[in-house]
Amino acid sequence: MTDQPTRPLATATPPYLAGLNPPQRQAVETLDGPVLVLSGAGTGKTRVLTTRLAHLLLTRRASPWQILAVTFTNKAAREMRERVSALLGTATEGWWMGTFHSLAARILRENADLVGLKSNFTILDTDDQIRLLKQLLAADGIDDKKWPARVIAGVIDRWKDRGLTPDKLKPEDAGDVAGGRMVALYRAYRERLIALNACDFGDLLLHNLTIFLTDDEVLKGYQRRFRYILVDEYQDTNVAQYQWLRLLAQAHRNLCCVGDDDQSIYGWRGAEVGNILRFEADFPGAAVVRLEQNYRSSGHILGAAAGLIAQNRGRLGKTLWTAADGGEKVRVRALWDGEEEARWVGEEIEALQRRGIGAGQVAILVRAGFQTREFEERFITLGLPYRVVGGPRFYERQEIRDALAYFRLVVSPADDLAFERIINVPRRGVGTAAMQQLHTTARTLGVPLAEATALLCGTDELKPKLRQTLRQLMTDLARWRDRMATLHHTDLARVILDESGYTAMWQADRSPEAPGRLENLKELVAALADFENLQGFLEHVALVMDANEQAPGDQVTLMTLHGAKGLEFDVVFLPGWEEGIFPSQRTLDESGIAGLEEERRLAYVGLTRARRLALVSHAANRRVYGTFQSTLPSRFVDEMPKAHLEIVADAGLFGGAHASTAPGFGGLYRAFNEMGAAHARTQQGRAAPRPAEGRIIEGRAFEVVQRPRPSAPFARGARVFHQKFGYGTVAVVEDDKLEIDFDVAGRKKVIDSFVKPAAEAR
DNA sequence: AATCCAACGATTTTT
DNA sequence: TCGTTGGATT
Repeated sequence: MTDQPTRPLATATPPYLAGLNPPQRQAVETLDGPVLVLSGAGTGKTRVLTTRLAHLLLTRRASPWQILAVTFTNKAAREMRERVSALLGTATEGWWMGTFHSLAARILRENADLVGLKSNFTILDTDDQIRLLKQLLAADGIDDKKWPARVIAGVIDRWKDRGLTPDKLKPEDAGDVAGGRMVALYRAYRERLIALNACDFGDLLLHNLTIFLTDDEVLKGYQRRFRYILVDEYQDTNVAQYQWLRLLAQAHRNLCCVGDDDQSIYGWRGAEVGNILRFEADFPGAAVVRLEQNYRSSGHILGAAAGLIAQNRGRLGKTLWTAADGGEKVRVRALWDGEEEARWVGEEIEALQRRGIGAGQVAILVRAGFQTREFEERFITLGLPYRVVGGPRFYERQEIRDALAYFRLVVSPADDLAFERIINVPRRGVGTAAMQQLHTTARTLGVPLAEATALLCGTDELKPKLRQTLRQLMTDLARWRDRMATLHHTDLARVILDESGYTAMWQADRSPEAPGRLENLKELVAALADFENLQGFLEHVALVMDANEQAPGDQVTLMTLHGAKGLEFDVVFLPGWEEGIFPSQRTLDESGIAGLEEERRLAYVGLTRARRLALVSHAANRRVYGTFQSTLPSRFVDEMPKAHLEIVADAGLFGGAHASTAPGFGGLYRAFNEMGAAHARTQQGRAAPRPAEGRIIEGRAFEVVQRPRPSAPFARGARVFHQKFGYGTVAVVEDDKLEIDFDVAGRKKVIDSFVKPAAEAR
């Protein structure tokens, strides 16, 4: 930083640069040659990105259409668009700004013929992909029990992530997957996609690479066009994306990549941290700018996060700092079980509200989706408003995909996948047998399914009733197609959904979700208005249709750690920090050290989402798939420097005296771990003992000093439930030991902690 | 073709 | 534990 020449002040600093700190400014103003901007969490990355784009334009280095700005998500692309146009005061028309996939699709539409596609190719989503693979597996006689289509799809996706086309693979590259026929299957799958004039997501990039590598003129054209390239979240790029960028940038090398190796959390879906780690080697002479001043979190939060991430090897290394003061320490709380954890989180949120921190400022970030449930249940009881972010996206919903299939079939009669999807929705009496017949005919004649169906309707090969309904559908399709020319496409969409009987199907449906589905269909039709025609809509829908995110009102946000990347909240709860859950055992098993480091980065992402307060918690007993297991605190708890932590041990597992007199909390945690391990061995698969008043569990460290239950839990005659023995009636009470007459199992002696009051058991 | 039960198996997610 | 899925049954 010191060797940076003082800038001559010949011209006044433009106002849009004035508010930047020196490294930010360097990241904005280093326009030529490769630049890597290492932007730590909360260091103003988006601001740098957008200012850089504006700067390129305002210094007349490039016109909008000469700049390629790439993001991963539509949300990020939209945000970039909005902020650039706000900065410039003009709409961002003509900009090549979008996701890898949407930009690649755009390029592919311009050159589709070079890879055997037509420019109106359809983009298949995961659902279509799986269904197609199922067909291929069946045709190949591969047992889809042993090799489920989604596993096969996963293998193909990972190959595509790495830029591997079938010709780059040897048959043995897949080991015994699909009985050694995996590569052949991959080849067949790609051929089938071409025949269907379709692409899956991975193909968009892969076809681009093929075009760039086989047609030098086309590549040179794009290289000339995109004089400046900007990439967001570079740590998330996969090999194919890296190759794509490198090919586009290799002539002028004006490539600016922004990212944070410490926030790389998508390795499992093909992202290569190596891309960002290798940047300087890949692009010799690259300028590397570190954004290290954090504007988001208080000192203790940053200190805890920094100490944690410092445990990782193989990082480029950044030292986040803040001008803000320490603020509140990261609170670490041990709890008995998940239920108590949820109760505690609820209480804390209510306490925060009394301090004036609204629910909308609070997030609970979990490792996996299922962990939200306990919190939801608790919040419902409390009447605490919350929202769960994640879950099925708008365009993934059944009714939306059905409707889209109708539109697709109207626009492209040869779309077999769309045909198969809607041929019997609503029910038209087309079962497996009829479908078989249609397939056979289509294959023999070498025509699409819709055409084969129309032909069959003209013969007497179909049962009269079936022929009638199919003929009806075929004439309907033809009529809708005709009306494309005259009718406005939103009206046409409505007509299609009504006349096909699709709307009626949901109107007749009595299930509780039916009204919502009709509502979604309305929304879909409304969304059509933003496009010129049905075709234009379909071309974009697969790539850019977002979930209809409800405005985050004054609700607690529940989401996964992955989902939280890029967001921030005043207060962040990080529950479930237990070995096996976080870090996830499965990741550890599958990916070893690399997996552990990615989990650690995930913890880092979680902590750095918090502006004012982060609260980490772990439970000693966790219900996993129905059975309670004793759990150990996550190693990540130990890895946070104690100076930044406040161990809250007043209630629950640790007597206050222990926590305060213990030489160091790490020591206590280790002791806890060892005892917990012993505990785990004895508790496997049994019901969790509930903490009862003053009871001692496995040694003094676990003395329970608080949370006495309001009244003695079990009296003679009480109805209780036992995990193993079922329902029963308490016959004898002696301290913590009970004798219970079980309805089925007879009289047994049990420890009171193994039974629940019957009412609570449901 | 619809419905019912047993078996299964269960991260993280975008496009 | 619980939701999904596929086979079997009607």
